[in-house]
Amino acid sequence: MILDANSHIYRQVIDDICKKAASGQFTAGQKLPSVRALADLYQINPNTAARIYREMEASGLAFTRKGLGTYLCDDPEVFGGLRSEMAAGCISLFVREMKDLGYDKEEILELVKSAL
Amino acid sequence: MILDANSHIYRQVIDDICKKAASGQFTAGQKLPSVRALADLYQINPNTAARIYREMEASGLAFTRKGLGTYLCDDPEVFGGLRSEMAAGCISLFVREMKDLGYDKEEILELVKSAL
Amino acid sequence: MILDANSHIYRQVIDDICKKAASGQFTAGQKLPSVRALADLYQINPNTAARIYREMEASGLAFTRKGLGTYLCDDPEVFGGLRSEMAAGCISLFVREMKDLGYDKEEILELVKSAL
Amino acid sequence: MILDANSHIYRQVIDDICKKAASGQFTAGQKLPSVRALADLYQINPNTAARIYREMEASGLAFTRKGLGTYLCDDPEVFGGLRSEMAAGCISLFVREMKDLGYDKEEILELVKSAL
DNA sequence: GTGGTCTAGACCACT
DNA sequence: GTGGTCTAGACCACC
Repeated sequence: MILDANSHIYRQVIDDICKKAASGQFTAGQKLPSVRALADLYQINPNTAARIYREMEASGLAFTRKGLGTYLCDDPEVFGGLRSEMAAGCISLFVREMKDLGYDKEEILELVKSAL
Repeated sequence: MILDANSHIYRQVIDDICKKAASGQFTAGQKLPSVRALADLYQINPNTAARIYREMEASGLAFTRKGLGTYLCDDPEVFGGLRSEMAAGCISLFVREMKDLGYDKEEILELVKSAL
Repeated sequence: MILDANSHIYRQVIDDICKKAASGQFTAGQKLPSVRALADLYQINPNTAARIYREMEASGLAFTRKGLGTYLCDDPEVFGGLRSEMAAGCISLFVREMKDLGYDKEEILELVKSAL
Repeated sequence: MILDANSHIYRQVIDDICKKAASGQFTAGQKLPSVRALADLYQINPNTAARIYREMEASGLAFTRKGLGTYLCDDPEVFGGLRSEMAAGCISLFVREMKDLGYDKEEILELVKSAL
């Protein structure tokens, strides 16, 4: 089992925003929700929301225009490989968990089929 | 999106122990590892390991025999439906995430197949 | 006149720590005050103190050992040119301000002499 | 070290205006730039410029004639000792900082000379 | 004891 | 309206 010490709120929200960018719900350069709207959207503290944008800016995922708002990075490259990368992580986690619970390949496939 | 406020280390370990009980690796009433062994097993701090048993005891999942150790709850009922329940949660989370990333049913099945 | 939008508390304290490192009061790799001690020392909020170390770590000036404390960067290079650099900034700011107040070279020199 | 909690933009501009009054660039009772001109002069937001005059009026440094503009306080006393006072502050700050950086009297004098 | 995160709410500067 | 900083105090994990 892998303990995830990085599963803090601000990390989870950043991941979610990345997911939205990867899936095309957000497009490169687009305006993100305001700090206060983000806080409302995820039911978190405005301060935590501000930190999310600060970290995204620090890591080049977003940029900020004072008084205007925070925007997703302009460069489409940045979000390019993100989708398949996130999917791969999703799948490997899922398969590992199911095997830990004692399900074999056929059962897993069957259960996924019936869930779709 | 659902923020996982329960993603602390000690919660993750409790979940993992439940998973082991659900999958039959642990059986009702069996002795659990000592606090030290648990700390060693998950590479966590002994303080945190101690807290894990404290919480499990408080929520009725385990009980302690002074000087002997901590044991999983005797009642098989408690861990009865756990396996399929956890699997269902696993699957629905996985499917939701993949759909959020924009994959359709065929793609998901294909990707799971190739991952197995 | 130059407006300094960066003169926030956390910036001022970082500068002060750099000054201490530059002047040899702090040496490369040494332990810094704990977050709480720093808060006490500068009469600031522990949260702000934590941010100071977070920023210093992000910019490579310090590193952190969980449960042990925060330490100045090991590399003496980092604090090498800092002293003369900070002195130059100090002097040019001082001279500019004095000239703005209408003092000429001789007066400035005389005033500095009598202040020493 | 003394943290400068007064380092907001509007405080910095007020200080600069005082410096101009102290150095004789502004004289007691003279008309100050309009809010718009002030914003333009310091490259700040008009809201911030308006606040500057509001604060100066509140602290007796200036007064406003409706429809005419804002004027420096009439009383020459107010700006009397300001020049030498500000110079003294400037110098003592500079000397302290240089000494903190580990420079001795001769070095400081030498550096000031070469900067002039 | 150590640092890190989160919440709550206030003030500042900019559009 | 926008983001940014600061204060206050709580909880978590690690040594």
